Amino acid sequence: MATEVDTEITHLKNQLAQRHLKLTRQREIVLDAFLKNDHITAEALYQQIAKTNAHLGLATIYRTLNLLCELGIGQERHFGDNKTTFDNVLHKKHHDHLICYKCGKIVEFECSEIEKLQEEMADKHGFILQNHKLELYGYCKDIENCEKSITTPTPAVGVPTS
Amino acid sequence: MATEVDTEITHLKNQLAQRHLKLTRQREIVLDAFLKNDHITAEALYQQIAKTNAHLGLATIYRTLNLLCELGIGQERHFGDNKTTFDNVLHKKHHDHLICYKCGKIVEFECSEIEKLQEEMADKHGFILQNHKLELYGYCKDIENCEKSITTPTPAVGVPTS
DNA sequence: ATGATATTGATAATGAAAATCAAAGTCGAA
DNA sequence: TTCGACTTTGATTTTCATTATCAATATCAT
Repeated sequence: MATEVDTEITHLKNQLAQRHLKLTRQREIVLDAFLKNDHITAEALYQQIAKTNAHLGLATIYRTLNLLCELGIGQERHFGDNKTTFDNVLHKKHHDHLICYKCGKIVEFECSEIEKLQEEMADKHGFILQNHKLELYGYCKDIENCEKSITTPTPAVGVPTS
Repeated sequence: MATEVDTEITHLKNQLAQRHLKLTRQREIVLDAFLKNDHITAEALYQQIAKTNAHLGLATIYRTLNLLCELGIGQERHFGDNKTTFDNVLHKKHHDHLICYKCGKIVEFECSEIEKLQEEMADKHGFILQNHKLELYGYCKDIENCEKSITTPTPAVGVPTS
């Protein structure tokens, strides 16, 4: 069954082999859990994995997440709070984020036109584009379902007092 | 003379007054130094200010930079390394960044078409757009002037071993 | 000028992420 | 399959950027 994950495992295995690194049980577990979560922190992944696989060290989580980033499977994000979140970028196409300052909601979107313009800008400035991060910050129009702050709201940047 | 800075000081003063905050000598000094630098870290700003104004505490730098962000004068950035950099966004129009993985060079650019598409995307997803961050990562085409790594290179995300 | 309130500075505290290192696991070659 | 060189893990400590603390000081509306 788990074809999705198997594909990733194979990919990971190949990537590791290329670099003379080893496929360990821990790396499989972390990859598996990582693929099931979006914008997750190392600590949160640690907690989650701990439920079924006791004693997979936090250090290993950090190491593996960094490894996944180096292999192009994951990407680091900083959404205003002080914790780094990790995001799967391999099988989901380049996707960008909308973040609500008030309730912390994160919506993903894609825009091929923007992607295209990014390529143009990189080219124009003498860069070979490999990757990008686009984050749009603002507020939900639907105030009803927003008001209740989920997380500590990021201080509104560039927003006049009103 | 220093009209540029004076304008900012006035702006800052107004913003502070609105919030019942006070315009202190330290805040003026930090604002002044901040406006003369791009992508600067709190620590670097501290060092720089120390040359002419001894004993302006590091904590004050942090506090003031965070304040400037809240007032919409500055914006935090995370360019791969572990230090937060601060960026002036008030009088320079929204500008985005190209970052070279190898040499760490940062180039600023503007693209009104992208900005426009961003507005559209936000609107489409029920967001009122306030702000954005766009970072393009890649490599300099001009390898000659790139090779020498200035800073610790960020591990290449999403780049296959080649 | 005064006093209520905000700010500073020096330092300690916090906490996310990285470093350490002995013990254990992985995997290619024999 | 076994061996052994090499990598990884886990538990912990360490690092260090950023924040909190709090007494002393500065600001500003009145």
